[in-house]
Amino acid sequence: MSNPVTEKNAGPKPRLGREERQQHILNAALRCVRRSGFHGASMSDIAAEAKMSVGVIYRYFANKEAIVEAIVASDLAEMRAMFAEWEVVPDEALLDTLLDTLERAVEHKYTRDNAGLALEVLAEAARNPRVADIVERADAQERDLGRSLCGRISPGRDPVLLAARGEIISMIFDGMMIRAISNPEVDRKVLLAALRQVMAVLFTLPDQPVPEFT
Amino acid sequence: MSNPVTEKNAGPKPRLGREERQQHILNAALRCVRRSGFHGASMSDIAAEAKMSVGVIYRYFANKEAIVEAIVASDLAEMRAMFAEWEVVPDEALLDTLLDTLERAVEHKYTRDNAGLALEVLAEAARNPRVADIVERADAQERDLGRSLCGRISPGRDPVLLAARGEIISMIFDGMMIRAISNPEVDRKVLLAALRQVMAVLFTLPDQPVPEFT
Amino acid sequence: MSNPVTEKNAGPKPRLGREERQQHILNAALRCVRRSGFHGASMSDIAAEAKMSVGVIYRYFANKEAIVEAIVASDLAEMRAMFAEWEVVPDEALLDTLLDTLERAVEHKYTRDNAGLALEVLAEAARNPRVADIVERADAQERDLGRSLCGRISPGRDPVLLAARGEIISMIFDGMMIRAISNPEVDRKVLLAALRQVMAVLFTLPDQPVPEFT
Amino acid sequence: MSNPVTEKNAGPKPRLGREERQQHILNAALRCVRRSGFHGASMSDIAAEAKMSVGVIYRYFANKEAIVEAIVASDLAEMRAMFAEWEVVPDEALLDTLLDTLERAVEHKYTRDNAGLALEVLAEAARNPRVADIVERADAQERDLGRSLCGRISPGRDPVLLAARGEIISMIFDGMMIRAISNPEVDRKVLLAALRQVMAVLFTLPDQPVPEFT
DNA sequence: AATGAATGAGGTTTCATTCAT
DNA sequence: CATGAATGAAACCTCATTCAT
Repeated sequence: MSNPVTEKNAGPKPRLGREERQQHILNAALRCVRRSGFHGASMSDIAAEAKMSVGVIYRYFANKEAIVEAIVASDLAEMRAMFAEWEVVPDEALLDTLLDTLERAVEHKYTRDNAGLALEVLAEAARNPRVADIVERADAQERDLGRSLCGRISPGRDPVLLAARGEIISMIFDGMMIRAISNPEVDRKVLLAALRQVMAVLFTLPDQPVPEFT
Repeated sequence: MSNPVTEKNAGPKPRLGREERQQHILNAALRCVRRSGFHGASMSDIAAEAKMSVGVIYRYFANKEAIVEAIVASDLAEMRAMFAEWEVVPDEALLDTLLDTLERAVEHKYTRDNAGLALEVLAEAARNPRVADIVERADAQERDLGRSLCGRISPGRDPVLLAARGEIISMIFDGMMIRAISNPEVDRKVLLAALRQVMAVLFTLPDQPVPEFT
Repeated sequence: MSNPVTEKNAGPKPRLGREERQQHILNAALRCVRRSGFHGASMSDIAAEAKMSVGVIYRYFANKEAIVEAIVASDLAEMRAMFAEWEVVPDEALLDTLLDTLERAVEHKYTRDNAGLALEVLAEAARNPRVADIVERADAQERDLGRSLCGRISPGRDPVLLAARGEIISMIFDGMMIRAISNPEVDRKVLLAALRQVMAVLFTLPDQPVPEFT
Repeated sequence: MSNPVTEKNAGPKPRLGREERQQHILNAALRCVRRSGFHGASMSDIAAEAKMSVGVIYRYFANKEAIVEAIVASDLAEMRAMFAEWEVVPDEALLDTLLDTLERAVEHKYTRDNAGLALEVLAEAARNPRVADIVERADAQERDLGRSLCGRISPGRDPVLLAARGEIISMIFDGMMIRAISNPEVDRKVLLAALRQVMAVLFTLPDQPVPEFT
């Protein structure tokens, strides 16, 4: 019943390890912040959501800033998780899988609370160097994953141009969150179809820019 | 020189007109918001930045919300100004002009201060219905302008698909601001070239999605 | 056209004398205070109501406290004015006149704004000695008028008992204002009839308390 | 002695119960309000008077309005308590008891602090609808009690006229508080005697208004 | 003399953080 | 170790009063 490894003696109840506890708090905080934003989510809210006392949260996080940073990191990790799924898809199914994933992406990014949280994180990153650092590192990781993915889809192409193409694809995915705020009533069905077409083109466009547009 | 007829009493000294004063406060507020975000910028901060007392700000803005809304509106107006320039470009030069404009767009959106403010505005819009309203209205106007522009570039196409295509183009432009935060060190030269190519394709892609991706 | 007595030279426009000006401000203040109470009526409100600038008010009243005191005095003066009217009524018509006046009194005291103002004055008097002094002096004057009135209605009665009877009549009139707040929906027609009967009795009750109630 | 079953965690120390704490704050607020009125009593004043920090008050009352309402309610409850005592008095002793109660009433209402607070409450009720509601409800209850009392003293009389008579009696009692402020030096001995006589008459006056005054 | 823009203290309220139990 | 009551700084906003024009 108890965990004999972490438990030295018959001490009462570190029922959950430190990590689990942190994660539990983080999840509660994440729900609060998604609901009300960083400033709207008070420590009391988070404590209530986690069904804990305020005080105990301070045993796991130095202060609210630390929670914010953890949320930022975890929100970004969520994105990376998607990439990870693709690692196991066989090469020939990759393009199709990726296009199918578009639907999930649209659904996720067009959810107001998700977009709101991400934008809040990014706005914070624009002025808080520590948050900026977290965001930039996470994005660098995502780009690495993206590069290896692109290498599998169409090998042997100019990595510089591929990186640029990747940036543009990222713009589209990131831009969705802004569109979700600016134009929430858009017809997602039609949008999805158009996105499928455009994405397919972006992945198959020849390396060399067509001469007349350079 | 004074007009004793229309001048009822000893007209005092609005040394600066009401508009100038409002603008002065708005500029101060803008600097504060860029520095600390909407929530981080306190009325005292703004007053100090404007070298005024707190109270006087309330003679020019009903409350902080009004300042926020004014900042939001002014930031969005800046965007729309760009579209307006295009209205006077002759039809045949339009596509080229548009592609050339990409350079200015990239320069503008990849400026951290601009991107940061815009993201702050959008994050606020995600939680604050009144700000959301302003943002949505502004975007609706931009879409109208975009539609008329597209109609001039390639007339007679399915308006529904055109709208979807426009959304994707908006994603790219909006997404730039997020990329500016997530990956500020990107090589803008290469990026610009790639964007030119992709944009050209987006504007010339046939209406009907390529069959195999539908 | 101009008043050569108060006007030393051809100075421009003390259109109204100091007293008139004070009165004008006081009337405006009275309206504001009746509407919103002492704390609810700001100096700006009063200035706007008087169609004057804030600054000029301070030439006629040292501060808001002074206006409050003037209002208190003027509100009490209004009461005394009613008594003054009765001075000219012939003796034999006095009782009837008095009873008829009941209707006006009920109407006035059951007007919420009037009652509210008076109660605010009295509450203020309960803790502000200067206001208390004004109120007590005014009441002393009213009692004097009342005494002389009673002497005319039923002469030759014990002045001590008469004073007590007068106090009770005052309680009824003053109490109306409290009833106006506590039970504003009362049927005033029926109430008036009952008041008439009771007042008549109060004025005609024999001096000596009926033995069994002493 | 502690119950480890119902006691989930290390139950901390509410050294004073929630009720006691609320009462403590209420008492402090009461002293402040008596001293400076509802508007004059600031939350800081109350906190200082209660020897607490400002913040803690908000754990016991939602806002200042709630404190005001609690004071109002408690002041009115005190009044109603008097009526309740009479419920147990046997019918035949009722009139005498009531007349004897006059002495206590005079003593209570002529105490400046009591009168001041009641007037403050009423003045507030004149402007603040929620306070007005509390006051009106309390008065409605008092009238109910009064009605049943009157029914016991003199049964079978016209309830409409009885209500009107009751209003007048209320005016006298309520009016005392105003007299306490306007004429605090009155001879209470003589006043009490006169009140006894008048009250007795009011309770025994025939239903039909005397013809000549109708 | 009159104006009304400016001041800034002070009001109510919130909330991150601490600490006695 | 957990608790959550207490703290108090700081946020937004109002308004009596002053004073340059």
